[in-house]
Amino acid sequence: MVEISRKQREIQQRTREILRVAKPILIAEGFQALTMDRLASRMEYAKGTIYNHFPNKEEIVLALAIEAMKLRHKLFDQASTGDRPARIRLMTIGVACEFYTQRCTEEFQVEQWMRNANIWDKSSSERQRIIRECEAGCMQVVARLVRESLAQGELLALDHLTPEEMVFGLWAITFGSQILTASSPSLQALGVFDPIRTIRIHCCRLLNGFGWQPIQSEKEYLKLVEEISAEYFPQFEQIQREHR
Amino acid sequence: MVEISRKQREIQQRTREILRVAKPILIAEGFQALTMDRLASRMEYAKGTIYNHFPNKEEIVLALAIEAMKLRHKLFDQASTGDRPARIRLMTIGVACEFYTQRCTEEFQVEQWMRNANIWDKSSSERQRIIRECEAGCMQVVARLVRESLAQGELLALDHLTPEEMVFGLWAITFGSQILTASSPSLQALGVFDPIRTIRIHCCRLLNGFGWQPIQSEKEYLKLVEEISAEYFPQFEQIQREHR
DNA sequence: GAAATTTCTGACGCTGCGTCAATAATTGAC
DNA sequence: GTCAATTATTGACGCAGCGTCAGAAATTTC
Repeated sequence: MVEISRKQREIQQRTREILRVAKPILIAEGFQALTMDRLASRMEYAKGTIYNHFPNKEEIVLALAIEAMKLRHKLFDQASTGDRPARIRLMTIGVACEFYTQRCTEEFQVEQWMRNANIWDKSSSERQRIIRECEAGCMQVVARLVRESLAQGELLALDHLTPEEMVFGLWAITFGSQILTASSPSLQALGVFDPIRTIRIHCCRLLNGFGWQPIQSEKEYLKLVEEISAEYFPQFEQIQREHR
Repeated sequence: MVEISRKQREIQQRTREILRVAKPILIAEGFQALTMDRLASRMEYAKGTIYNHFPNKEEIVLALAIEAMKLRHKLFDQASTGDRPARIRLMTIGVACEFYTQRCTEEFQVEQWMRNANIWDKSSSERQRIIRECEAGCMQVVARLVRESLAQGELLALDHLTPEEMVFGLWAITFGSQILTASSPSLQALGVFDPIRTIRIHCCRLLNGFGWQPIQSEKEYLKLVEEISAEYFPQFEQIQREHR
């Protein structure tokens, strides 16, 4: 049925349109500024129409978050390919993370809102499931590198951890530092002057603590991160552009 | 003026009473269930009276968070004293963190609510300041151990990090893992079976990565954590009791 | 014991969510 | 091309909850 699919395309189109309008409001003014009335009047549609697309405000945030996490996933995928040693590709994922946080600030912010208990709890389990899937997808990209590294002997057997638990530590430290950086306006005042470089160093030391080859020196590590950063930046930007 | 101070004591008393009533609502049913009307009717006071104590709902959460963070600070203080090597005392703070997350679940939850941007932004800068102070206090307890360790030679000079930046990594990894554990209902499904033990191991490896003496083996580390746990548990419980 | 002051009260105005009966647009059978 | 049936859109409405403030009640002061 050509007609039905045209209609459906129109509807999908409008769903995207709603998200396009909602996003800057959420980013610039926060969740409480994102009211259905406001959204409706900006869209030149009635409120009821918006409710045909999303059962509530919260669901709009989750829909935005799904988009955001898909972008994250793509960046991770891009970063994890290639034929360099796994540890180098792992570092590239770290760089992708930094890129995401710093250059895809809107998506990063949306992810923060998504983790808000008020918002999460009011959303449909369907969208929650999709988000968890994205999360698992990102996890798997990294866990695959760990498995590969174990197989290659770059990393010694983790007697006490699953590969996913190995990843969990890295996830926790990057995620934790990003939240703290975002929510603590005065890290400077606490004596933390360069959180990004700090976390780079900690990741290096952590991986060294696991005896992960082939990097030993912190200096070498930091230099490599810079090189990877420069090399991948255009690719990441390309992915970001395509994502629109 | 005895009279004035009696009056003032009564008012302070009621402020505490409001917090006492508000806390279980927030914990059990979340922020949106914490309505001023409900609070007022449970207290058998009118809404206006509550507004004499707190300018808005959000401020109540921050007041609860201040209490929570004071408890955290006390636990950290307790953990950091004694004459064992700094790394052991650092591990004890780690144990205190675990205790806080697991045994002071209400306080831990309140801290989560406090980090909610909606809530934080609507609160007075005065209470925000106090919270940042508590945060800084906790940071300092740990940073002091780092400084001490450097002085003792247990830890080699950190050419590229301030002591606070050294702490930031530990903070990020424990904080990050706690948030992920709390907000990801399906860590299990992701392949993370024992997040607590996982993070213990990561902390050990991280500190080893920094060459922090005197622990080398992971097994020894995990055993020590268990011992410290058992030893400090009663003290922590005592502090928790006194905190009411 | 009465005036002055402080404290308490809850009805009120307002905002914003989500609904649904009424209205408009689209479709497809003839 | 027409019209009944179906589908989509609309915005007024009911409701909940925030924060206010004019007046009532209690307390203090003289």
